[in-house]
Amino acid sequence: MGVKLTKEERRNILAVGIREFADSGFAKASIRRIASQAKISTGLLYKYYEDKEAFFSACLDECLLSLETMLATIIDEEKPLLVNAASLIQALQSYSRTHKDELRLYLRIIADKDMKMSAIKLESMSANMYTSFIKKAQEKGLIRCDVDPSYFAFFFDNLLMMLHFTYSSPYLEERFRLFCGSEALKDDDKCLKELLKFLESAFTFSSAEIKHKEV
Amino acid sequence: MGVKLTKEERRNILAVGIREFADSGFAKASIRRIASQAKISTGLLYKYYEDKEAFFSACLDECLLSLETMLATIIDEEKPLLVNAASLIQALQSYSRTHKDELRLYLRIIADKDMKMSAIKLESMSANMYTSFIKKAQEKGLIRCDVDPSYFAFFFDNLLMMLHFTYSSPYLEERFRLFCGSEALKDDDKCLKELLKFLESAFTFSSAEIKHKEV
Amino acid sequence: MGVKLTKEERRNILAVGIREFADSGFAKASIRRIASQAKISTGLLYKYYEDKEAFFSACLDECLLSLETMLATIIDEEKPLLVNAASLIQALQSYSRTHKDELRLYLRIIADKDMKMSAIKLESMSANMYTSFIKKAQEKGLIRCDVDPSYFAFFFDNLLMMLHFTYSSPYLEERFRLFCGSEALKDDDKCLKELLKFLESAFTFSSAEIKHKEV
Amino acid sequence: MGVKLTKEERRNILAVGIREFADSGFAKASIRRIASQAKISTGLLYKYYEDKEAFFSACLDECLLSLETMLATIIDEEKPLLVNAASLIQALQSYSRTHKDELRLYLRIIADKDMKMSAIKLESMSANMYTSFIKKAQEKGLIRCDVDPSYFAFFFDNLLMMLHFTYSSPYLEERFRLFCGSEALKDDDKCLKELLKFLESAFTFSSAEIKHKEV
DNA sequence: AATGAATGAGAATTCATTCAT
DNA sequence: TATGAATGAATTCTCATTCAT
Repeated sequence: MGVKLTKEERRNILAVGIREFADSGFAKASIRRIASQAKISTGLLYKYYEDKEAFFSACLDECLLSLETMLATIIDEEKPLLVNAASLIQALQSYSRTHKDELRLYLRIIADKDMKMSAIKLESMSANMYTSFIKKAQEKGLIRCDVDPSYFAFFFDNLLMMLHFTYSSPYLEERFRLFCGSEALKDDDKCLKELLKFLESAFTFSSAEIKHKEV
Repeated sequence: MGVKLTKEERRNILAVGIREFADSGFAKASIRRIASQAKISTGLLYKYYEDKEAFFSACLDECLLSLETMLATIIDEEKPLLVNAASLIQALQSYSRTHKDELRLYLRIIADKDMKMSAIKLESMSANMYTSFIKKAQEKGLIRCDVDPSYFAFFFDNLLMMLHFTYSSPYLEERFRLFCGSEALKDDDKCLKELLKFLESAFTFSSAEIKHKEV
Repeated sequence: MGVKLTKEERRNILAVGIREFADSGFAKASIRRIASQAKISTGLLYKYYEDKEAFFSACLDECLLSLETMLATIIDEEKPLLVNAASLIQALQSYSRTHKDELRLYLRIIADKDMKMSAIKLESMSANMYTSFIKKAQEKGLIRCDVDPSYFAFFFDNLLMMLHFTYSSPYLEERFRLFCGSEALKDDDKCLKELLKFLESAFTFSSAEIKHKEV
Repeated sequence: MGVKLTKEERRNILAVGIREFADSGFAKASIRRIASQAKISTGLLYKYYEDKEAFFSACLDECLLSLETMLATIIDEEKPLLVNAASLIQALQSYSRTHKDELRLYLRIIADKDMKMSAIKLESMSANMYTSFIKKAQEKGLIRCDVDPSYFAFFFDNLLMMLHFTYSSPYLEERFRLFCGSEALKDDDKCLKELLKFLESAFTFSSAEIKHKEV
């Protein structure tokens, strides 16, 4: 007693909070339950965080920091888009297994009417990075030139995001099984390969070459 | 449950419920507020629905029915995939404008730990339809053969789903603007065209043709 | 169950509230304790009163109404000031015995930084009445003319008010005993007579008659 | 209790306490806030004062000491009652301006159910002094003889006390304005003169002289 | 069948008080 | 001696749910 919380303890409190918020949503999450699960008193939690809202924000920031850190180590601007995509997908698959709570929390923000702007920082990073990647590839003649790089970056990110969610939401897991078979969730490699194929052709085909085909 | 109430009255109650649940989330939504807005007594609402959960389910079913009805009128199995995709995207764009509440409600169940089985029916329908489409196209030699049709159906549906969500979540709206510019939400046509290009090449390219290219 | 509170029940709740607020002050008074003492649920109390503040206001209004009603029946504008004073003092003495809580509550408002303006209505009534009484008596030559009627009305009311408080505050009761003997509180008649003497000479002496006396 | 703290520090802590208690009342006053404003730790405050109640008592004693000291310097037993009254009223008026907090605190104990015995000492002093004054004046034939000196001392003190409170309670300030005009609080001299007139005649008239008059 | 008054458990939040350092 | 982190009971207030009418 009488010593400030260690970083370890603080982390633990946030982890418990993330789980509770992901499980129950902001409104139903109970600060008392969080405190008791983190083995501290409610009063102490209020020493460190002004109110429920502030604590929620802190949980959110923790999630985003964790995700951001992970992404930052993956991307290598020197390598081609699809190589980065492959790394991203793999990282994402393993990250999803261990950070389900964080990802479900992320999903909740999206469903909220009043968006938490703090979360948007992350997207901004991805948006710029992907778009500039695609532009460079277009300049080198590596991918089709008749597309708007920002839209393709957007679609690319959408696919990654859905993958993310798929690995974290029970509902989307079930949906994945419905589409790709009951073992789909266990075969990360298959998913990786098929998604790479999808992206590869999406990026490289020139619309001129297919204009007379019926698809 | 479900006795003696005209269809009109029932619809009205559900519409009020959908609005409240989408606005406030399950936990914060108030049954008393819903009853009073629907101009019935809380007691009566409990005569028709076991509890809050059951009423929420009924609201959800109403949403899904509405979405399903819309989709069913769009898809024409005789027409090629991309033509259907174009119709779907357009329908989705206009539906999103008028049914934001319903779509946000849909988003919420995805974030939930306990999946609502009723919602999964919808996905099943799409999964089978898209997969069979792609298979047929492969048989006709219209699209690349080295891909698993169910995965491609899955990625295709993922892209549509994200579009759906983008038009209904303030957070994702902002993200869309971040990627594609502040006017992106107003230019449905641009989005339609770019997404079609993305899909078109994703489906038609043969990996054999690119195996020596660096992307 | 299911029928609105009767007036009787409502009165009882307010009486319990008045007691609690008088005993503990606004901040320490407990709504839960009030509800339980009034044998209703806390929720029900909140059905009838928006919040603690609103309930406190209602209690206050009840007190003032009660006091006002009492005063209104006492005062007879046709009779001379001291006759009315005698009646007021007697009424006040007996009222104090049965309404200690209300009077203590009244004392609390006075101690508060943020005055409750609703209480001031009562004073306004007294102020005008007493002042006009004194003016009329001056015109008839019954009382000294070199005084400001509103100040004398004020001092008159101050004396009555202190009497009021003396009968309701344990502290002031003790102080009364200290001044006038341990039996003072039991001899209402003695107090009445002495106060009337005090008032009588206060009002009737002409300063001209004493200007050369040393008092 | 009460060890090792310079008088200066002690005074400061009590002054902070008096302000907080007068502002917020006993229940709402926060010991932590007091400690932090006095720039000591809460733990230390508890070293010197058993609990909140004990600290409140100490604040109260400080107030009373201050009031007592002031009164002691004013009263001169050699001078006549009304001269002392005049001095008292003036001292009180100026004291009220600079010690509002202390006076409001004093008002609070009066409203309390459980009388603080320490406060009663002060009254005892006044009671004896005023009563003996009046007795002496009666013996000298200076004031009417048909009155009980202790009751008249009591009424006299009541008037001073109400003046006291009037200058310290926002509620009573407003009441004063209601009776005597919006500028009443700014004209201390007028109030002094009118109150002296009131007291003067109250004390000097002989009831024998008015027995046939209608007042 | 329909009402809405009534319940009471549970929420967030605040502090007086303790006690390891 | 002095600190202030930690406690946890108590507060106000909100609803889902029940049930007498």
